[in-house]
Amino acid sequence: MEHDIRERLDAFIKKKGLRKTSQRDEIVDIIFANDEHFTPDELFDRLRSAGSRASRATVYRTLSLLSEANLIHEIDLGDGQTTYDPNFIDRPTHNHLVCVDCGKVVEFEDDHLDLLNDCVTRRLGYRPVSQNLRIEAACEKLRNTGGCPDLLQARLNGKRLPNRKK
Amino acid sequence: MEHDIRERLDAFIKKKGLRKTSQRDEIVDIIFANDEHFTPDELFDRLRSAGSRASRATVYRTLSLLSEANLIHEIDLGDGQTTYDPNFIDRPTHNHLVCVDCGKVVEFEDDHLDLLNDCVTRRLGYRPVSQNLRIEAACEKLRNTGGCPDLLQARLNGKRLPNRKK
DNA sequence: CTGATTGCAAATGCTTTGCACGCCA
DNA sequence: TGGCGTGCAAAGCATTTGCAATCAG
Repeated sequence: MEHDIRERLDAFIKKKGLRKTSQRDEIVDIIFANDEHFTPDELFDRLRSAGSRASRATVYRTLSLLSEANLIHEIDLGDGQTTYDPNFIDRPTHNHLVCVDCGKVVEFEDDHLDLLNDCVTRRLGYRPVSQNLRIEAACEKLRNTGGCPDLLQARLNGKRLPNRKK
Repeated sequence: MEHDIRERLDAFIKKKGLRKTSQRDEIVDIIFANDEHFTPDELFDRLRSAGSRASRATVYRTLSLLSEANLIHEIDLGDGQTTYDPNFIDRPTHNHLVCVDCGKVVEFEDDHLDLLNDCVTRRLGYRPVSQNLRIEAACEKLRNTGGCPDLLQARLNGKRLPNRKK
């Protein structure tokens, strides 16, 4: 799988007349080492931890490149940060639900939703290109316990919560 | 209607122990003078044109206030700008479709979509709070003419188009 | 009076860019 | 060798904030 991604990147690079570099490889490897969303800054930290010397500028430039190549997607989690999602290769139409209390992100797919979006778009006289749905919601347990179970954990991690201002 | 909005603002201000000011009134008046989306900067320009002396800082502070009061909503049009929408009072669950060619924004409502979002959310074990859907699409005419009919107009207006980098 | 609000300018935070050097093809 | 890619530091931009003055209740 990761191998497949390297191939896709190489193909894109070749098609555009660009060049293969160690920084680009390192960045792709780190991104797809797991399926976590990330901000440019978080990615930069992961790179440093992994021993890569790639600069912030290169991180930003490479993220643009990978977006263009459709290997990652920019997503809007409502927290004012540019966040990237590496999971669109496996699930091209997935959406995101964000817990309003702890900021936990749940990915989900729904064929009915995809179909309905398609219909709505056509009815408006347009041809669908892409859809971006973010649901903000509170977990059921909140009603009983008065707090999202992941809330404390989120605070410890210093996560930015939705609805909080930049 | 506009009168109604002033009342809502006053109620919110009273409830929070805040104060009524001429700047806040001016800003609300300009925002709801039409139903257009706007960025903080565009709003600032409109204020200046209308003779208001409110500062940028006050514009930002008031936009936060109005968001909190639910009189306007921040929306994501995919162009990296913070955009505000004054139309959620009339249509609390509307969504946005953005033309990928000219950036034209179409607002639409769909009960099926709302219902489905609600179902999906509950199935995941959450209680719905809000939904944010943006559809990117190309108008049908594009296939024939090779260009969105509003494209030229958009370029003339210096609009930022979706997919274009900040 | 008292504290909320404003305007200004400085500070912030994220992202992009200019440039000289280095490296891939 | 040509020119794309990189790192660095500086520049850009949108937004926030500290502070003293002002104003509403």
